[in-house]
Amino acid sequence: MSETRVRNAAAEDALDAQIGYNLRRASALALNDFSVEMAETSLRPVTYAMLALIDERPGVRAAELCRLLGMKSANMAPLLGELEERGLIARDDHAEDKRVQELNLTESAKAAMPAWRRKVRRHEERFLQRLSRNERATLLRLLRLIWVDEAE
Amino acid sequence: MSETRVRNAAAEDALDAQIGYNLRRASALALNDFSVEMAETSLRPVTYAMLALIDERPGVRAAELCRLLGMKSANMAPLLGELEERGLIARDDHAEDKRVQELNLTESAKAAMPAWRRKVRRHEERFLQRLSRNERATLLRLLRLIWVDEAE
DNA sequence: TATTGTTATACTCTATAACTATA
DNA sequence: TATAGTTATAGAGTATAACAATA
Repeated sequence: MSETRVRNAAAEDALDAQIGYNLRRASALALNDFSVEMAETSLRPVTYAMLALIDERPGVRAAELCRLLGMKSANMAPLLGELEERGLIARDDHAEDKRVQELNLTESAKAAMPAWRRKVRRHEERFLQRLSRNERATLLRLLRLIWVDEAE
Repeated sequence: MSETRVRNAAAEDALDAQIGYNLRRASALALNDFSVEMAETSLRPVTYAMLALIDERPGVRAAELCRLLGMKSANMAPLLGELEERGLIARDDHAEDKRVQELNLTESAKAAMPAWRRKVRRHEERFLQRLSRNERATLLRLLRLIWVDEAE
């Protein structure tokens, strides 16, 4: 059996050589590490992402948040309810279009956000410790080539 | 406001600059594309990964398969049952240790595997179309730096 | 005592469909 | 008709705990 074959599969077809599989494993590890670092905040990756984006785009519409995060509004609704109940966001009525909700962080969430961002930075530092600064920049660029829509 | 800031967050802390977030988005896109390509085979990423590894390591123990795929045996058990019912794998008794199951592909699965691997290659080709050959190799290396245990 | 494998169960994420209100 | 948002529900992935059989 040649070196270019992994048992029964050509090396290029081996599971370990598949980028999709390695994306899933790396993502699972990152998810896990995130929940360890953020446990005390009761924020999950999705809820943190929502807060971070609302922080970066005050007044963003719920539908726009769905689009930006690649979520269905049916799945977003209960999460917005959760964040509102916890006093982290406000759903404000749009002036002209009564269908629209404008999302904003509460003062309490605004105050907490810098510390949460620092925690996330520590989490990234930990699960990326084997990558150099340059490698991290490269990885970021390549990941965005995969999923970011060219049209945007 | 300086160019180095994304609204309220320093650029390095912006959601879009987080590798964990981008891993999750890229992985979700890959998952989605996988299920489109593999729909007619009724194989999901997990079940395909199990078959591919059993193909690459005939006779692998169930516990070893769990370890290699990062799964809990409690979650593996029903999937092995599914694959056995579909006539794709056999769970053979170990000669010396009666607790152990040795996993093998059936003849029918062995015959189908090359076509399934080709379909997965097409899927990878599609969701990675914006990455060059070199970039794909780099991405693979960086992803494995994140999740593959140094001890192995 | 530890390991292999199973069952039961709960939680999160995601997908679809049906719905209300508004444009 | 189309869009914004909600509710209900089902499927898949993953986590823990309790268990039986074997080492």
